[in-house]
Amino acid sequence: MPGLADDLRFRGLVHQVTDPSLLARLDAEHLTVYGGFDPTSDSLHVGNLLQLCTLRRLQLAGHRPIALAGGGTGFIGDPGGKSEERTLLSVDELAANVASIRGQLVRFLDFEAPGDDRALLLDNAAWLGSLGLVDFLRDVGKQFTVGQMVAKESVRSRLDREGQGISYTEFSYMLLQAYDFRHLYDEHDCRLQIGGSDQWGNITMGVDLVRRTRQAEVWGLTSPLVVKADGTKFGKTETGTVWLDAARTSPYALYQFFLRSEDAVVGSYLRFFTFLDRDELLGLDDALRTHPERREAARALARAVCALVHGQDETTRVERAAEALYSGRLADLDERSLLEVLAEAPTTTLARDALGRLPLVDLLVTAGIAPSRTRARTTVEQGGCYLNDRRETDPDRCLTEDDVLAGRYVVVRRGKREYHLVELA
RNA sequence: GGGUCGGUGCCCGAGUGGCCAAAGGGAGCAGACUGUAAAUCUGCCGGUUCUGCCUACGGUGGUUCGAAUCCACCCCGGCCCA
Repeated sequence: MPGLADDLRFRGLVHQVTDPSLLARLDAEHLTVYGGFDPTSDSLHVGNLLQLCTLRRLQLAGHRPIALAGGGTGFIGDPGGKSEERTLLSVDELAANVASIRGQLVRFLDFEAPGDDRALLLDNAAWLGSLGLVDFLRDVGKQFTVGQMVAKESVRSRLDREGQGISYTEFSYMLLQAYDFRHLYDEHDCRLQIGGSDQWGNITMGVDLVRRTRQAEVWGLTSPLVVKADGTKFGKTETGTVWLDAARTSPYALYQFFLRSEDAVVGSYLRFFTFLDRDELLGLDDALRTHPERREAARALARAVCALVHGQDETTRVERAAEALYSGRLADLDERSLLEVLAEAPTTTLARDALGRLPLVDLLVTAGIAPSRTRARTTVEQGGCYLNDRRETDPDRCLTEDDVLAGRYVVVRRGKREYHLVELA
């Protein structure tokens, strides 16, 4: 445990704490800590990464982490961060999501550890589901005034926004989260809740509730919001959310996502999402400063995160593929290497008689590379379409025998890095 | 329940009878420059069998030669009142 506080501070993971004594305490005594996850999907995404890593850090330092799936609160929806009222999910959907997320958490937390640092996975549906409204209002609702609830940033932002409102349901969310904290305190002696800075308001509600109704001191710790260099939300790309589920976001795509991080944020991402030690981090800072074009820091980041999420073997594979794509002549690769390199790329199978009669525009559409023929056409005309790494600017040109690699493959690329493999049956 | 303001393309937001597939901004896509970075610049940015046609301005119906724009009803939201 000693050194944990320093490490958290060095990494810039401490945004706010409910009490300054907490950090010293983290170094001195064993605590049970919880962080919540919204099961609004069946997979976690890179937006959950910081929370996951922080819990892992705490566990590695000897504390017991509790990953709390919000099967019950997910039923309600957290007003924070959301610009509008959330669509409610069904019980079945939520339960299925929680089950699926379970499988991802084991990569970060050790649920088998023998000691008091063994991680727990709980679902608040277990206790919120059977919570009676009247009891809840008497017991919890009574502890808070509407004034302080309305004053919370998460509520304020929704109220201030013209054309938006907040339903009573979402307004109640913070009380449920407070209840969670107290429940975990009662049942598991959980005394710390961590979360993103947007969770501050919810966390302090829990701290207050435990203090008032249990006369006990518990704490909250928030991490800074992870943002991109331009200050916008981290974790979304043009294509959408970057998932931790390999079926949704390929390991290759995940690796590339981190590899392409802006210089301005690599340093902090390395601190947030990797378990490299202080010297390694400072070394990478230095590498970035003196030889940015080598992109050592970004590579280390991509490698570390990919390995954490998908394992070392996948990472090695993915790195080899990236190397081949960005350095080599595709046409020189033999079939095996070609497939290896493009294993992560979307693949489309085409009938062989397409040769000579399938115009580029249609190829792009059938392969799902372009959303419509119009878009396909402009992409090609603007010089954004490549066949086997050679630019093609005639949208009506047809595939020919000469375009075929290794007897049956055509590599179609859109833009700088959007690869697709077309296979002739 | 009453009053009032509003619901426009991925988002924000102009438009208030024809010149509107709809200004402007953002996002996105492509290109140039680079380091698979950032910034900057350029082009594109509903669909299509493309000087046309189809779909689109909350929904339905109506007025009109013609509607995102006018009318009626309905649905949804904000604010104020009860």
